[in-house]
Amino acid sequence: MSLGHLERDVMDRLWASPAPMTVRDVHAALGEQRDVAYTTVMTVLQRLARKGLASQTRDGKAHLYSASESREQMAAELMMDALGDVGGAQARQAALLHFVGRMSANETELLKAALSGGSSPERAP
Amino acid sequence: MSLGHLERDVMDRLWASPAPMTVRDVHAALGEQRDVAYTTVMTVLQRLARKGLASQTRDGKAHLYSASESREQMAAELMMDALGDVGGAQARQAALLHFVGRMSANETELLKAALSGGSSPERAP
DNA sequence: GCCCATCTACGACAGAGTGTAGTACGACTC
DNA sequence: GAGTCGTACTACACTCTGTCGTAGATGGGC
Repeated sequence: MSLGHLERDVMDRLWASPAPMTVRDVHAALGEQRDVAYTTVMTVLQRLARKGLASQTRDGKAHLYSASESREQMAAELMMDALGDVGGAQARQAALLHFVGRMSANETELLKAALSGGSSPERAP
Repeated sequence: MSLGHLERDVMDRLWASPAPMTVRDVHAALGEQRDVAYTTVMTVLQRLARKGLASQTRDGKAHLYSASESREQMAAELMMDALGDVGGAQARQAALLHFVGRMSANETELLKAALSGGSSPERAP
């Protein structure tokens, strides 16, 4: 699931907000950097909802949008997708070797900590 | 860098072949499952080369195509891209936690082995 | 009750990417 | 010289994305 620039920007706003947002909220938040029409934001939010990336709930007259998954969950999903495209176990091992080979020492430490089952993802910020 | 279905199929043939392939080779290999025109395969190979996913070298009259990167390298790159889109260190940690949380026990073992620096990716199959 | 502001629904259009292929043209074979 | 093989160039339909405009519903204030 690849996102366009505007779609990505909109998802960033949804992820950044602790509470669900109306179209107006997102439009206002985007307005600080982008100059897009209200209806454009609405269309993008509807498309994101149709893709399952955002959830849409009715709140009286307006719709409230929020990200269906956290940014971290979505990243993990994309990572699994990339890994899943590789063939068998040996190829996966090779892909993982390349993966850790590209990571910085810092990230390697983070990964080791994750593997040792330190904290559950749910409690991570 | 997202691939279409046919592009993906063509890359699969390139990855599966130990030697560089001509358009005819790829066309023949695809022909077992897909019925596409020779020129279609040529166009796709040219596009893959333009994207940097395949390398094109002249061999007399014909062109030889091969994958620029192994499937495993490309997967690792995509994984790093997904991880890179996440913000700071804490978010990366959270994403990695989600990532290992989704992996099977088998894959977790593979990843641990990769982290302990067993073998280098270059020597992996 | 009526009007205005606010929302959503639906449609539209351009530009890029992808799948698909035809035609034209050079080079090699016989 | 004609057929074969290969590339280059071009084209067209479809989908996705960015971008809105217009029309219709709805609720609040006068």
